[in-house]
Amino acid sequence: MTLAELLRGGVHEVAPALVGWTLLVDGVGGRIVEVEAYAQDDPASHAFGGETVRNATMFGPPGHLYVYRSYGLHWCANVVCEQPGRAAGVLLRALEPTHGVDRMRARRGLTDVRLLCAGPGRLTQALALTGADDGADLSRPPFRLAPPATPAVVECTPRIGISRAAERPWRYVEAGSSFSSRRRRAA
DNA sequence: CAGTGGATGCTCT
DNA sequence: GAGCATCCACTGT
Repeated sequence: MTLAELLRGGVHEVAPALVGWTLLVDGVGGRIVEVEAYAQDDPASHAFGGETVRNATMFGPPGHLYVYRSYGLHWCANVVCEQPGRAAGVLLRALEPTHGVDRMRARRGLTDVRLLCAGPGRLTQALALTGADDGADLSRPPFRLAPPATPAVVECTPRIGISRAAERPWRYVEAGSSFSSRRRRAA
């Protein structure tokens, strides 16, 4: 499957299908193990109230990066999706580090690989993504999005850290991954 | 391990 | 002026 083929679907198809893909920025990154879908007519989405200066990228072409500042300190990155007539996106929440691990360690000031990209703010710090990357085209360098050899096994859970529409099960996690933002609960 | 609170800046009402 | 699509350090078990 190519990136263009992936992006042909709506956000609820793209989000689970994106799990298992490898995301690299300047040769640094890893396997996507956790994402969340933010849909049209979704009270939790930045695009819910219509287009503004901040969310303009979500109303642009699919396959671009929507980056915004979170809680004044962190950056969060989304893949813009095509929803019929409306803006939608997939929040990148966690990667399993595979490429440039030492560069990510240096950027994060950490040695534990499981914590390098385990959360949306951590992921952007490890990949050095900032507001300067808002609107960037993911199909062009320095970005690279490559599909997995075989599709990932994906679990579906409620989204994290939101107060509106929190019950919608639009968080997609690779089953059994130890690199997601929340450790698997003890059995 | 679980729970709490502070840092910090920008957007929208 | 409120409210965040968060993270980390710190507390008490």
